[in-house]
Amino acid sequence: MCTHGKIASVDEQNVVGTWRDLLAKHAAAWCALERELGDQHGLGPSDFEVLDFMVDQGQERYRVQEIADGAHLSQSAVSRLIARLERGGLVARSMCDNDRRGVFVCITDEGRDRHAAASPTHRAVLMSVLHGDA
Amino acid sequence: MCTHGKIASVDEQNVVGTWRDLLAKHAAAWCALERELGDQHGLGPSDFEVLDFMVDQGQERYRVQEIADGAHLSQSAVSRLIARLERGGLVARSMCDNDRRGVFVCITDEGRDRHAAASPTHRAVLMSVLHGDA
DNA sequence: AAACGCTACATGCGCACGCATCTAATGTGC
DNA sequence: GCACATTAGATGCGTGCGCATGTAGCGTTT
Repeated sequence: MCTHGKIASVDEQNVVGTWRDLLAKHAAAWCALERELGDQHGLGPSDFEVLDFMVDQGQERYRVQEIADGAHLSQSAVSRLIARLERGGLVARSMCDNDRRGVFVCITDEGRDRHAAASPTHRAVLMSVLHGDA
Repeated sequence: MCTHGKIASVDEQNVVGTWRDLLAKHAAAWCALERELGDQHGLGPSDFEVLDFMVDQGQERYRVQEIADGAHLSQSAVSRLIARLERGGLVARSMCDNDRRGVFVCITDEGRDRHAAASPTHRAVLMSVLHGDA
């Protein structure tokens, strides 16, 4: 019914449903990633996300804000996250000489290794979680 | 290439892409909801989610665990969230006499009003965020 | 070059969350 | 009825996050 008039209202209905579905999947997957990545590789989902972003982009160095945009995190969150990863030896911070305010972040070999090790787990979890639906 | 052999590997590729997309949408929408619902109605996304769940289900009373499942939150998170909402007069907790461990949670009229007021904002935000893509 | 604003990152702070645990109440076996 | 496991919800605790702010370096204007 109601095919006359604004069809947009139908969309409005569906957007909420879409959102609910998105929320459910996100919660399930995030929670599962937290568990599996944490237990098996000592990484949080955000940690992996940042490492994955760096590997995926293939650059040598990244600015903090670049990572923040890529990983859907605030600048401050990335600042601390990078500090944590650096403490764990997975990334390294280095000053850039032309702009001494800035910081270049690079993955270390150990970081690449950890990412490579965690990546199959990541895919497996997503496969199992995002395929139990319609 | 590689159409022979396991086709499942193609899926594995896409799952990660799907997940990235889901993450991006989730982050954008969640962040926008946080801002709009917070500023305009004094509600966090989780607050709204819980109220929305209660209104949507149409029951009189809810157990805490029921809400936790419906809102993708831990039991402890819901316990505190309900306490906050109760302080704000949006829900009420009442003992159930047959099982004195349990707690029944009900929305108040004020809670329904706030939900009704926030609901258009909620839909509007989702409309604008979840429609800026392919 | 001194003063001003701007930018990049770090940090203080408060908050919501999950995990583990606590408390109280309900069963269950004897 | 009395121990014991179980369940519902509250709470201690640690953590990661965003917002606001701090700090240091850059750029511009004069």
